[in-house]
Amino acid sequence: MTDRAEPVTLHERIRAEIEDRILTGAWKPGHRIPYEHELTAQFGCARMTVNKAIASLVDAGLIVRRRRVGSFVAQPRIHSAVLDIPDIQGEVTARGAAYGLRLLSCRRRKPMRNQPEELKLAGGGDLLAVCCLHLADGRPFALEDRQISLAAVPEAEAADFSVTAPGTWLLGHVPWTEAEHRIAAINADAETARLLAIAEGAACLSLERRTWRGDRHITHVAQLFPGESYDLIARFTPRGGE
Amino acid sequence: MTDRAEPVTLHERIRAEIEDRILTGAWKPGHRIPYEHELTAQFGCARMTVNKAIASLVDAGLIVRRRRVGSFVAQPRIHSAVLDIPDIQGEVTARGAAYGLRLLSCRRRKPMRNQPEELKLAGGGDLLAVCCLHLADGRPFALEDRQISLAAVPEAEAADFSVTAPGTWLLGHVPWTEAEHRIAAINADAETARLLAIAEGAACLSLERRTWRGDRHITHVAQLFPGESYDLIARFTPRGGE
DNA sequence: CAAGGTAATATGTCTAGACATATGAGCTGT
DNA sequence: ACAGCTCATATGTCTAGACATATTACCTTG
Repeated sequence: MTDRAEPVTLHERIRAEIEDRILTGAWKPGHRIPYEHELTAQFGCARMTVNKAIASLVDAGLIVRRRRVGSFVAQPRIHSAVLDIPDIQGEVTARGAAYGLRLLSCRRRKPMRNQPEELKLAGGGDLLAVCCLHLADGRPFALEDRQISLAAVPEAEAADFSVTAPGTWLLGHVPWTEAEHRIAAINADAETARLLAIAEGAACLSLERRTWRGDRHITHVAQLFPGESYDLIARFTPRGGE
Repeated sequence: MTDRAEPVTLHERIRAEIEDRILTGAWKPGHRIPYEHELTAQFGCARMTVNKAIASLVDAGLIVRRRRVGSFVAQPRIHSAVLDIPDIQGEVTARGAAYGLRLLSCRRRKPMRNQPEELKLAGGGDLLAVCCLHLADGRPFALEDRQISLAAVPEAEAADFSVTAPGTWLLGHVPWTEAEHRIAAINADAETARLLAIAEGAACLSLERRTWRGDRHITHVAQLFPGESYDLIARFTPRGGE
């Protein structure tokens, strides 16, 4: 997916090397990366060059720095400043409602051969398919159908999604670098209406999200919200084109 | 709105100064900003410091640089890399359909006193209220209801929105720095259904967007799309939090 | 006049230092 | 124990240069 530009300059190579260790998980959130003077020794360059590399990682939100202490791999952010879709649990509690979760199904399965999208997501391994219903004050808030690539996130199989919603769990465990949303409005069919406890034909907001870490596809989720009870808020600034 | 951090370091002040001239429109898209050596003379600092300031503006997409030639104020981007909502005309033609526009109404009016949002948008001046219908291959594609702040964009009053859609016109004339979207699903009421030529009660995607340039509110638009004919696509990377 | 070579120039990258500043660690005295 | 002080240290910012590179402008030659 993300075909980054080949690093040609020194600070780009340094940045790429550090970024790689973070994205592959070799350096986990909270890990202290080498000090600038260690990196200058390692790469045989001036401190400004290392500084430039790290500064761009700080800019990208992958690193946080503390004077006198060092530079650390950042905790994955719960909500992105770009698109304010925190996980649903956060969204519900932010509205002052009690969050509830009902796990409808959760099973490991093979990707369907005739679905190229699923095969790509699976990346040679199996998928974890999770269906759940999010509740706010006991009433249905969103219906979620998610596939997780076990090749990318093997730890997911051990997680208990009847306690922690898969989205919340993933946000806390896996840093992501890219996401794509597809948003549409649909009329609820009979099954959806029953699960969400709304009238058949009521407008629902459909949100599909695919998430990557580097060029590795992590998860694909389809969420359905009753239209009258949910607004997506997206706030952002224009960014340099790709 | 955007309360930027007060520039304390030199390169932040330089950046802020240049950014200001771009955002106020003093330096229009295409304008060549001073050479680095001119800025070093003006601010009495080293070239690296000026370079850092300009690099961050390049990063933000406000400046493009060409070797041997100079640095120029960037053309406002038609679509942001973050949220792929180009103007509707672009969207329609990208789908291979013929674009059409029907201006339903366009008038100058005072903001309503009991609407604090409108008063803020107007910023002491009047509003231009525009209603129009976007057509794809002659069929209704989106219904748009827009308010433009004439205090922020006085040139808008002279524009002919029966030829160019207000969104397209604004994108080409006004650089923006921040936008907020509110996305929801609603069932079409009788009037909406009639204008969009869909069944009453059909699911529609409602998109409200407010746009700022610096701390100046530019426009507020509410768009309605027939649910089955439109998907919003948002693709992005996580950014440093605010 | 057209093609090709050359010099001028603005940006791109990097260096080896400098001083400032925040902050953890350790020491000290009560 | 505890408050307060000093010191070491990693980052934050900046400098005054260097050489590289892309591109334009100009000049030369056929």
